[in-house]
Amino acid sequence: MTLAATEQATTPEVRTLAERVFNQLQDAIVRGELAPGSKITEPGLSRAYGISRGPLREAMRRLESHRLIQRVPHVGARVVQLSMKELLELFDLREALESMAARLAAEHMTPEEIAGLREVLSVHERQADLRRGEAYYQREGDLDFHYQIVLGSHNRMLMGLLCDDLYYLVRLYRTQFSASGTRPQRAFVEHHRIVDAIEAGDAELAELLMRRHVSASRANVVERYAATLEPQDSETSS
Amino acid sequence: MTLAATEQATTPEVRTLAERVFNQLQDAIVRGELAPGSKITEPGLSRAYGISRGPLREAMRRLESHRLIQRVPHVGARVVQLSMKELLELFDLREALESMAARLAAEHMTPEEIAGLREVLSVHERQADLRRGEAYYQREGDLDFHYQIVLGSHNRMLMGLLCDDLYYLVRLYRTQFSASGTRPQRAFVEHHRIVDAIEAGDAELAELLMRRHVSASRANVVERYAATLEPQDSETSS
DNA sequence: CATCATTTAATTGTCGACAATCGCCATGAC
DNA sequence: GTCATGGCGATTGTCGACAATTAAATGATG
Repeated sequence: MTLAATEQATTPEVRTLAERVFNQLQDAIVRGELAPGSKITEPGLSRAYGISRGPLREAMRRLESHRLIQRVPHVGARVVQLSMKELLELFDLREALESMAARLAAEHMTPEEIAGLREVLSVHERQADLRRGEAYYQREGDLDFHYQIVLGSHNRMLMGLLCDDLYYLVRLYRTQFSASGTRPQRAFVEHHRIVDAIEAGDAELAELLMRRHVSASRANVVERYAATLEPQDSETSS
Repeated sequence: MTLAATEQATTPEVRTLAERVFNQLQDAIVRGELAPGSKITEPGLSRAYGISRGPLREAMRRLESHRLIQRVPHVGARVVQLSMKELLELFDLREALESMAARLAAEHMTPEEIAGLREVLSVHERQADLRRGEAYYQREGDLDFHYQIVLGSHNRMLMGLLCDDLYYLVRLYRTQFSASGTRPQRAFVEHHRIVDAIEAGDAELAELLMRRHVSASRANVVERYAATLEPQDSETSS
């Protein structure tokens, strides 16, 4: 019952037990309730969630395919622990894929979808005003923004790759590296510029801006990481 | 035993039943022995392969994560059937990811790996000489070539995405669309040029050449598909 | 004759138990 | 004291059976 406390109505349409426990586990890992690198055992989770090992194994299988846990036959499973190297790899991948998504979005997005995108941005703005400092909502909104653009690409394969395989890891990284205070204002402006390019149908510009946007985000992470390693160089507070 | 006939020593290290039957099923799907779109049932496969439904479900779960089958809760699973739209999406994805792989390969590949790459090309050449017409080996070799470059990128995330998620579909497409006779000579030259760029450490050129290479392959597919749709334009015999 | 409700059969989801394998600890030999 | 070897506990892998859900078949009715 330690972990099962997070059982809420995650999604109204959860047809199967394995699906529900997968959502719960995914949430627990992303939120850091299951420590990175910690070993997870089937009987333990089975008791904790009050289900049999059958659906649990299926849920763990799904977690593994999303790269949230790593399994070794006959040995066990551990919660994934991202290294800085893998995090940067993740950014490189996002740079290639999301710039492609922005290009396709500029070509295929409908006016309604673009309006929805603007709505996301305005929600950002209000939250950024209200909770200046608390970066969590901002970052979640950031993810929503990128998510919407991927959907706007109308490329189902791309959507599957980014939304199913990569964004789980992106969310996980934010807890493991506690990437809180980031460059909100600048990212804000960049988001607006990207939407402008998409609305204008300028695919080439949208691609370029998104590539720069992700690249800048990556550079920011590198900078902050370097500052963490050498705290005598400058203040690491903010 | 109809399907179980393909049971060979796929990999010397198959620790578990689920893993073995996954390999067998994956092979059967890619080779077309399991028709695209056909419904596959757990008791049926369970009897066919002589195993229980437990490991079989795990194997099917893995097939689903690799997008080789599609499952619906409480309904069943079907072998995936690629549409032309999805195939083109797949090419767009490869264009973005493999060009990135080529750039990274030019930056990070070791002399030994480059030598291995040249070896792959020479094997191509011999096979192309021997079996002019039979495009199967050529195409498999083509896949090997791209595979090696992805490995040369030294980006584990990229390797996982391309090798685990996408190349299964690429192989599957070749059987579903029976993409036999292709442009071997031109692809050949392009392969050599790409390796030259990688060996010279010219990342930008390698990226560009790989992007063109995949794009040309995609265009070739589109052309052949259009010819299939309009048979009055030219003979469709071959 | 078409349409709809009901029954029925098959498949999927779930469960508990047994067997195989692995990691750990203690014991003993060198 | 260190290393090898054996046993022991725990965990994973596998199996067969039961319950829940779905899709089709059947029959009744307008």
